[in-house]
Amino acid sequence: MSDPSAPAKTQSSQERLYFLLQIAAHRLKTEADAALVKNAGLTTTQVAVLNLVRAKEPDEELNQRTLARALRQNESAMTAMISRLLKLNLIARKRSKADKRNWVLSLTKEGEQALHMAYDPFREINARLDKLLGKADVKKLATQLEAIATHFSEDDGSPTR
Amino acid sequence: MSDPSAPAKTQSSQERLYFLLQIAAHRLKTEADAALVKNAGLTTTQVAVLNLVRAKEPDEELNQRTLARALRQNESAMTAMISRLLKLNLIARKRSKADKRNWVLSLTKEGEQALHMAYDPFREINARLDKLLGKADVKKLATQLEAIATHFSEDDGSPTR
DNA sequence: CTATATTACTTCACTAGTGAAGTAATATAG
DNA sequence: CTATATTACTTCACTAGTGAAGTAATATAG
Repeated sequence: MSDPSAPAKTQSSQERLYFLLQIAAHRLKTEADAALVKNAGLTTTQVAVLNLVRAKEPDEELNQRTLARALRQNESAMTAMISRLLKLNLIARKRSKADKRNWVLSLTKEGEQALHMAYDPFREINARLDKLLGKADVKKLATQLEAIATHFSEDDGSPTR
Repeated sequence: MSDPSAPAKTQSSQERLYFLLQIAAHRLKTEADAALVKNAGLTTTQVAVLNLVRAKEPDEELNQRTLARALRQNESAMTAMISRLLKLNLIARKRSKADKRNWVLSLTKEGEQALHMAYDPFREINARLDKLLGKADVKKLATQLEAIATHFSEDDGSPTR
């Protein structure tokens, strides 16, 4: 107020992309969650986890830390998430023989079934996005979002490993 | 497994854009929150709310419902958010004279100050996004995200009002 | 081999959201 | 004007995340 050149409106537009991304992600998540809970009794976050567990090689020992990294989350988030999935009987886990600190995760039959019922709602959401933005733009958008996720992570493209 | 034509990989890529958007939004939020809490003692969500309260016309009576709609959130989220901001003394509210159901929200001096300290971290994040994607792409991305937020809202472009 | 560091996971206090059900205050219909 | 509907907000139980601090199990250094 004391500075007549204060770029109040410019400032807000400077912050726009960030908030736009948050709001878009939030709305999409809320709508997808509602559809998914109705159709498959799952949330989108649970689907993300189940998908990763399902995607592993049969002999692969998938543990919580790997999962947390794939989802760019803290390990404590996995402790909570997995405990909810265990309670819902969608996932099973046993201690690794090779390293007793690791939990080895796998899908239960119920988990597999629930995941199957989740495909249709996701396809519908994706169809809406395709229609809204166009196939080409969706592809580009995917690349850009991937770049953002990588750039804004600690364990990103760092030369570790 | 029983269907040899089952498009397992296609399916995941069908779901990709959704998860990519969630992960990108989440990483960006986590990084921005950490920087902001350190510099201004605020979270990005709190900044979003304070910004809207600040942006109102001086004589405008901004209430929680309007705020909730602008952020595409449930009103109960505002009840919780506002009560945290009140406790932090960043915001003040009084009952509207015109309609005793409404709370009239305004920034405190502390709120104004905290908001100011939040500008730099946001500018930095935005600069990183600009550099990563390029100015032109950022602009297009903003338009696309806005379209997504509008499309995936109940009170979107409906002919009400 | 031992002391020490690292890894995989957990617990805790906290923020931030949803949706259903409820309470006053105001608007609207007959 | 009254009964009824709507509006603005609240409360509750729940999901989903963070980051700090802690505990075993394993790896590594001297």
